[in-house]
Amino acid sequence: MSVDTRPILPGLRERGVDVTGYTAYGRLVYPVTSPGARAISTRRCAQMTESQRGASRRHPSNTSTRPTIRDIAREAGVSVATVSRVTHDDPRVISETKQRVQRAIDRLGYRPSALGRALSYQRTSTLGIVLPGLGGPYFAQLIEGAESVAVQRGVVINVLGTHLRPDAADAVRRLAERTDGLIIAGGTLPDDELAALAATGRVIVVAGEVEGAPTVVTDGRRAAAELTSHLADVHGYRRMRFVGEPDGSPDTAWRYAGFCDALAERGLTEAGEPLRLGLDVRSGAVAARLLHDEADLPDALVCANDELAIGMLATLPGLGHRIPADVAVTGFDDQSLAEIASPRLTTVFQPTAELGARAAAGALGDPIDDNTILPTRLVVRESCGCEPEHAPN
Amino acid sequence: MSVDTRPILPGLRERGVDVTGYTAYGRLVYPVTSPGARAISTRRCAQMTESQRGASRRHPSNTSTRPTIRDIAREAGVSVATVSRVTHDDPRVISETKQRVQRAIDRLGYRPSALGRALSYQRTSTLGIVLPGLGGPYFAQLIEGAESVAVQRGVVINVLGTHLRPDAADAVRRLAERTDGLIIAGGTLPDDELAALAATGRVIVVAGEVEGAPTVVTDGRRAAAELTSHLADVHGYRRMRFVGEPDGSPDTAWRYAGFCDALAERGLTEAGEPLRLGLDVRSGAVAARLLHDEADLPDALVCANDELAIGMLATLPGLGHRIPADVAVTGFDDQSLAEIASPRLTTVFQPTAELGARAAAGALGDPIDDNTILPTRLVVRESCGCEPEHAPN
DNA sequence: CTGAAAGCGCTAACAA
DNA sequence: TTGTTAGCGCTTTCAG
Repeated sequence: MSVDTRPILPGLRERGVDVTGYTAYGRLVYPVTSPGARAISTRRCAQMTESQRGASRRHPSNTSTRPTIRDIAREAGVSVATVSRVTHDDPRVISETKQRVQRAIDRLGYRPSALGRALSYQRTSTLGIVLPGLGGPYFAQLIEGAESVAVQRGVVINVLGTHLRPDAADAVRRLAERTDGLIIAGGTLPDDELAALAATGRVIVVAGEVEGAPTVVTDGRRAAAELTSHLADVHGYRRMRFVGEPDGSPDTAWRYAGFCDALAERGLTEAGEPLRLGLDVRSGAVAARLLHDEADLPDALVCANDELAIGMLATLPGLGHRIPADVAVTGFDDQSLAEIASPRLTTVFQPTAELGARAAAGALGDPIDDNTILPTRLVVRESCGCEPEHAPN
Repeated sequence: MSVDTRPILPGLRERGVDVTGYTAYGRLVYPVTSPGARAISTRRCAQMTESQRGASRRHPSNTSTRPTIRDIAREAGVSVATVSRVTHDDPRVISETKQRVQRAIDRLGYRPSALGRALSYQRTSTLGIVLPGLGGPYFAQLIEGAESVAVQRGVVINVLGTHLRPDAADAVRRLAERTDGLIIAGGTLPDDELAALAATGRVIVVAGEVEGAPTVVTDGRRAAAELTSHLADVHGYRRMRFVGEPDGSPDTAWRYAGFCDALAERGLTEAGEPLRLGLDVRSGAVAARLLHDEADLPDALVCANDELAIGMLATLPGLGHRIPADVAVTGFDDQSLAEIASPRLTTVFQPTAELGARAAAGALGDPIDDNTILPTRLVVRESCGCEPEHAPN
């Protein structure tokens, strides 16, 4: 029961890598190959005396192999074909034998191997989802939407976060092999890799674009322009700045483009370069500190998503800047948090789960348009400077 | 290019379910079976005239079947065994034939089927991770840690979020079937299901406990007690409240227990019931509003994790409560965000990625103790009321 | 109504 | 050095 302090993760901290930190969208946080990595377990092994080996403290590896269809057949005194029929509720098998087989199944605790089935069916009943990272509500919702259609089809979902993997493209290819369809989020793979993959099979791209595969998106550009227009026309803000990395993902690129559109339309210029950071709460907080240090806050900050905006809400006030009195802040996506934080967040609603659901249906073989565009909606609340509609706070 | 507004997600919104909202830890957000679910695609199909069917706008389903080892063998004029040897870099095959085979492989774009291999090897080279939800940095880090050892072993990771699935236990069983090992987070499965699964094979439980499987944890109870003691002894807070659902996960339960320990030790009582909410930023914001409405803030809020604390930071100031002047707030986990938000968060460091790495190694067959306890560390910053050590802000 | 057998893609003895 | 063949667990004709 003593506390174990020996790290198995190869000295990330020592190398200046922030092990604690999580980057939702962009950076790689661990080394590809590390010679020291296996060391601990082998060393630990070597240290053990023969008597300790396999002793009580070590957990026994369960070697009991699962029963196969043949075991059941033998046990029930029937052929494997009959067992297979029983597991498929085939009406042809007479109820007497069915009973017998079922009992054998229960007794031995048999469950058909997914692997065997997949090989035979030539279908894995698995849907792959490729995302940049796994943090944050946006991707969680996307997955949720996909799950909702997957469960109905008896399909399981495999999620792959590419930014957790140095060998992203290869990992995706391997995933593709194990799945019947693939949903790939924009910004996960280089364009050429994406295109190659798209050509290869049943893939749907969400929040991105590619030649050769259907896409499911929202018109972030238009929406961002609308949002920015509100800031300019209703509130008269002139000095606005974008928070997010336009080169990081198509979604962010579109939103930035819309932001620029609205400015240009009014002869305005950006109050500064985009704050090129990730898409997580942390990046919002970092941006807030950066801005604070610059000591020249713009009128309004247009964040690439709600999480960035939340990061600002959790940082700017503590630094002495009131929102929206000193600086307006807007988000994007309308996560449920947006209407709960204070001030409530002005943002753009986007049917994220629906994106996932559509993509899933398409990836699973439903007919789907080459380019599905889902609607967005400007959601004006208080963080832009508008009055609370009613209600206390 | 017209915007498509027909929902495929079965009228969640209409039924009062918040489609936008994401619950990281606890609630189920979509229906199990919904009769209307398939409707849209079939309807859409039916609406189409014969001429539209398969027309330009619809994406062609790629039917080109991948080449198998036999195709390569034929193409190269060798046996499948030789092809297999080439794909395994078997030194026995003479370089001349190797070349020939390799050319065939390249020409046909052959990649060995993971399925076929798995069946033959009796090993899937896949590690399963079962988590409650996929949002938030904590789980992302856990996965990251696991990935770091997985990549080194050429193993892919399969993540399953149980709270996205109504049929959690079954989904886990299915996952177990497709993987060589399983990491299961505490709070994902009912105890009995967990125990049953633990008995079945190679599973490691992280941040939880179970009879029959090794666990990897931190001593959250001790850490929480230490944190709470700091609040009481250094700052003299008397009225403290816990934010989090102790029944939601073992981790939270431990932390709550430690909180209570420290109070009891000093003859203090809780300033109120725990605020039983989820573990995400949103829940923190909700808690903040709840507290604000109660109009009687405690001295200090001990949050079950950093995300809850961040939710408070993003809400309380806007509601007129200064942190820590009016109320102290502490987190747990020491996500990187904690030292960036303002005020900087007092919290407890926990080697989350390391937890994942250890668990992964164990699940993949490395010898592992029945109970691995990783160290934590109290991280005192400003949100508890301590002075900033140095540095501006 | 049930069984035998071929086959899904691959690996690994065992032979040659 | 290469080929033949028997599985791995399951499904599915085709006979009976």
